[in-house]
Formats: sequence, structure tokens, C-alpha cells
Amino acid sequence: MADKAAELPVRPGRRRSTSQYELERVAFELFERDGFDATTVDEIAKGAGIGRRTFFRYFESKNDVVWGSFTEQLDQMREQFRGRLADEPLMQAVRAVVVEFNKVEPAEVDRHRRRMDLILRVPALQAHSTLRYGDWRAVVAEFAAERLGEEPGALRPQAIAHAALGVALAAYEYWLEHPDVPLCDVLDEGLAELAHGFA
Amino acid sequence: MADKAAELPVRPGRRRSTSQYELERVAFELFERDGFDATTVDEIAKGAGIGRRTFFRYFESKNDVVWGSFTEQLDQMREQFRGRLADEPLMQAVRAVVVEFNKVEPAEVDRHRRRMDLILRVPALQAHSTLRYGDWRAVVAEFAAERLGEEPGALRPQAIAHAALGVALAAYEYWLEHPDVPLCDVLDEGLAELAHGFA
DNA sequence: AGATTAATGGCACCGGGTGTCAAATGGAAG
DNA sequence: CTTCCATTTGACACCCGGTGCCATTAATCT
Repeated sequence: MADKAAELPVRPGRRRSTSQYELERVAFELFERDGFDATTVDEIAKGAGIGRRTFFRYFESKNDVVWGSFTEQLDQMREQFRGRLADEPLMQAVRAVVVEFNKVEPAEVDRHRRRMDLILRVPALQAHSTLRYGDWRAVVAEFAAERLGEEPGALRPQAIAHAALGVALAAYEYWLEHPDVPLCDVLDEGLAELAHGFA
Repeated sequence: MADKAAELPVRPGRRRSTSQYELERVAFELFERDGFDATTVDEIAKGAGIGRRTFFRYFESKNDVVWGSFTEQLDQMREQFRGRLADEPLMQAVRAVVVEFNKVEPAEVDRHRRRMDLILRVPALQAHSTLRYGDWRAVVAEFAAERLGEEPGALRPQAIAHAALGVALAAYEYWLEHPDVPLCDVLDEGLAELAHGFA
């Protein structure tokens, strides 16, 4: 997608007048105040001092605003999988990496909770999330496939990825309703159950 | 929702000029010809000889057209769960009921495949499906919760429901790409793996 | 024949999303 | 400084899904 090497490249042409990060900030404030559905793209754009058309050059859709740097985080998760020892049992590795993937700095926990609250509770975002989850699953399936010596599209890798995602979502929902329990603990427990076949 | 007792009630007022089933038929033809996204509600309405406004009295959204009588089928699944023997292991019951739920009459297999192809492959429908899946999971979670003596919202029932759905979706995707393999076999295998913890 | 009950469909409107294009902004070359 | 070029911006028009409103149509009941 974007060039990695150039964060501040000195190149010709008009400078961007804002950033994804700034738009996200403005948008989240409005979402907090009026709710996601009641907030229009026009309002977000106006709040950020840009035109509506320009908003859609920073984000593909209004839904995408809430997802932050998810794609980049997925790359990190892929790295994590690569770093696991080859003799570690498959589901144990999945469990460890998924828990690790969802570790959040204490200072960011609140923001993360609000983000996930939107994603898991607002119907429009629930729906949109499916597409992102697909990317997440692809990472897990890829790892599982390699361990199993199968294709990523085969039944078992796909089933594992789907199941792992499902358990992670259940954990998130539980976490949102029980703010006092650490997310990682819930995730770890759920994935442990999965590895045991819920017996 | 609708009255069960009255299929052809003699009551005052203008008669409905079409049916969900008929609209579904018209819509599927257009979807087949032009694709889901390229087919507009106007075209479906025109094809069925009704007004656009009326279409939205038969279906809440364009997306809903592809789901047929899903809600009613869920009721059947709930019944299936109720009928299981109390001493049957939890995941074995889930496996059996889910497989049974997805049994389709041979004559309907083709239509079912096209339906699922839309749901699983068209991004707009993938997204929308999340909401329906939520209802499906609720049925599974309810059963699991009763067996485990926990609340349906607790972590384990939710995790089981999420995981079972995930595996079922993986099976469906596999089935779509391997038309020669019976869906039930794939489902059964996937759910068996789940019950074993993918060990 | 009314009165009543329901479904219809036209109309205007909202909001997300896109294609197009002229204008604005900045660096680089003369 | 001026010209040229690259890039972003934002206005405008348009499409489409979805909704509120309301007069009209079609049926039954009295």
C-alpha cells in the first residue's frame, strides 16, 4: 500500500491537510457524543476542517475509522507466529500468540475498550467487521496450515482459524461486560478451553 | 412475528399483491444475471411488478432477500436441541444438531449452494450475515449454557457457540469449493475436530 | 351503499459512497 | 521570479439503499 520508507518525504505537490489519526480523534469524539449512526461524515469532515470528499480519501468508509492501524498489527501477529518454536503444540502456539496480540498498554486500555465497544455493539460496525476478521483468520490459518502440512484453504486450518476467532470474540464480549476482569485472562481461558475441545 | 394459525385468513383489506417467496425468485434471477451489487432494488421491484416502496415492506433490506426462512429454521434447531438425551456429551450433541440443521433435501441442494455462495462470497452479504449468525449462536449458547449450568452470556457457552459457528462456516466454504463432497460430511468432520480440540 | 381495515406506491428526503474536474499548494528547474 | 509539474483538495452531480408520509386502491363487515 503506502511506502514504508517515506514518512516525511520531501516531494513536490500540496501537503496533506490532516491525517488519519487526527480524523480518528475528531470522529471518536463525535461518536462518543452522538453515537455512531447519528454522526454523519459531513460532521466529521466539518469537525476536522476538511471537505466531505476529502474524508473519503483518508478512509474508504465511515466504518473504517474505528479500525485504526489494524492491518499493521496483523503484520506483527504474523511475525509472532513465525517466532514460535517448531515443536510447540499447534493450539498452544495459537493461544499464546492471540493472547499476546491482544495485549494493550495500560494507558491505551480505555481507548481500546471504547473502540471494541463500537465494533462489537454497533450493528453497522459488527457487520463491517466481518471483512477485517477475514484478514485476521487468514493469518491464523496460514500458520496452522504450515504446522499441519496442509493448504491454508483446507478444512482444518480454516476451522481452527474460525474457531479461534470465535473464541476471541466471545472473550471480548465477556470483557466488555466485565470491565474488572483483564482481557488477557479471559482470552487465555477461552483459548485453553478450545484447545481441550470444551470437554 | 406472523400469525401461525392463519395462512389464508378471510379478513378485510386489500390482499398482498405478491409474496416473499416470489420476490426471492425474481431477485435470485437478477442476482444470477447481473450480480448482487449491480442489481438494484428498483429492478427487483419492477421485475416483480410492484413499487420500490412496497419491496421494503416484504424485506427489511436488499440483503435480507437471500436469507429465506432462516428464522423459522432456527426454531427447528432449538427444538432439535431440546430433543437430545440429557446424558449425551455436550459437544457431541452440538455436532449432531448442527449437522442435522444443515441437511437439505436433494432437490434443494442447488438452490442452497447458490444461496450460500452469495452469503459467503458477496462482501455486502458477508457483512450483513453477522447479524443472522448472532441469532444462530444464541441458540447454541442457550443449549450449552443449560448443559453447563451457566448463563448463556457466560464465557464458555459463548465460546462454544462462536467456535461451532466458525467451524460450520469453514465447512461451508470448503463445501463451496469442493462441490463433490457432501456438506454434511465436511460439517461432521470439522465439528469432530472441534470436539477433540484440534489436537 | 357506506364504514372499516390493509396493502400499495408515489414523493420527498436522508446519508453513504463515487466520478469528475477545476483550483489550490508546494517543490524543482529555468 | 517565473514556469512547470506533482499532488491534494473540495465542490458538484450523481447513484443507490432506506424511511416517513399520505393519498389511493381493494377488500371485508354492517
